[in-house]
Amino acid sequence: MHAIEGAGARTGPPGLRERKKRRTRDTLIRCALELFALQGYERTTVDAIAEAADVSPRTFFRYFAGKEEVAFALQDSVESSFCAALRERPAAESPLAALRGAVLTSWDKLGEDVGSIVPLELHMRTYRMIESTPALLAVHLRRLSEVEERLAHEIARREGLDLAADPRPRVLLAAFGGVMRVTGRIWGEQGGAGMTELRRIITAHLDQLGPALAENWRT
Amino acid sequence: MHAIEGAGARTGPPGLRERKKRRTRDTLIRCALELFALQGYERTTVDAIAEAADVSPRTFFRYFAGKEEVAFALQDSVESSFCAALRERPAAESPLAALRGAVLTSWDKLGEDVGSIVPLELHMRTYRMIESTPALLAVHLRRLSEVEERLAHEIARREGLDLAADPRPRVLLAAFGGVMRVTGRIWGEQGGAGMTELRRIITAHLDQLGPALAENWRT
DNA sequence: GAGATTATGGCAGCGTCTGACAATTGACAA
DNA sequence: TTGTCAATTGTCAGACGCTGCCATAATCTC
Repeated sequence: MHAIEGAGARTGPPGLRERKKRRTRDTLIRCALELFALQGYERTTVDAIAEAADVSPRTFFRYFAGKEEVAFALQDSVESSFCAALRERPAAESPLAALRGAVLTSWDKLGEDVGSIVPLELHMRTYRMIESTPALLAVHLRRLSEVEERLAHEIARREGLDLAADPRPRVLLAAFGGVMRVTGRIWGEQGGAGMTELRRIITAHLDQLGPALAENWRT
Repeated sequence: MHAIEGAGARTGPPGLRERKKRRTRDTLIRCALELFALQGYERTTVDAIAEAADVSPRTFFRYFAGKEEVAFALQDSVESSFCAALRERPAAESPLAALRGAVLTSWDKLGEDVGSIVPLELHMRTYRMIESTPALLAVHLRRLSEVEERLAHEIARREGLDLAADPRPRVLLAAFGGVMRVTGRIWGEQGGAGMTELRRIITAHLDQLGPALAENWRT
């Protein structure tokens, strides 16, 4: 099998081979993100990343499908933790309230998954880099739309609805995802703001979802 | 100047050179879209497009910044016609109603701009190709977010608001754009449906925007 | 028609990414 | 310990996207 594989259920000690692979992968991620932050995404070649991680360029492509993928390696953790947080929301909450709660709590536990591989500050720098690099922003938006689809399924499940018949879950996630995108963009634009500021922007924008759809804005 | 240039105000007869450039550009677009439809986007090389259009590969890149750009050449017309339609909506309409009206009317006048370069059926095939090709879908979403930003400015202007202070225009466009995306995806998935079906999906989903944000979905 | 502009073609080269093959390394059993 | 098998890795060659540079050919201006 290849370098990426799901950890089987009956794995006692990971074994030397597994540990080495994991270490190589983490090293590649760290070297890549550091180089990206240092000299930008486009001006960092795969050869440079491979050299910094002390592997051949060919090996890089055995761990990541492309240069883009390594930039999003940590976003994977963030997204799956968001999905997990939604599943754990109490069933009594309304769909929108559940989403709102999930995003706020998942931000809190973010440091645990990410911090073990890369300093948190570097991760946030990477996020701003994604937002400001056209090629990466495009991929980011596509990934977000995939997350939206997963979340729409979860909302439909919570409410006992059929996604094919009822458009509300997808419409809700379209609106919610849109707010998340705008939030991320505004947050990224204002330099090195921290988590607290991000929570403030998110809640403020979510609160405006209803008013924005109202007929008359002059009240 | 390069091949692409804004038509100056005082151009009487376009001149042979201008006509030739326009023809080359249209030919490149037509050849590219036909090849894309025939054998897919990724398996169509720039060399093949250039050969079909009877120009050198080097010339192709003088008309388009990349292979992606030619795939979106016609989307440009669609988007700008949408923006123009919004500007022409009566000021009395609510923001959401104006957006809804603009998208519906701009679909109607779509055939005029596009049809002169490429058969409308090919254009719709191209749209479905964009939706189903990951690399193109990513770029498509980024372009949509740029359109959203332009439309948010227009809405803010209509309502006499300051975009930096009032988040409602961006929130509205985030929700509206999200619905447009979901609509396009669903429409693309169900094969060769026509314009009528597309209008039906759009209006049905827009009507669900309010209900989707409601507290209780079981009514 | 002469000269200035501009589009085009050809070429060399960089960077991303892939397939094929050989060499190395870890896993496991005799 | 040693031999065997499988997995990981490095090397090489090459396709493809894209760009800079310069010479050529077409068009425009006078």
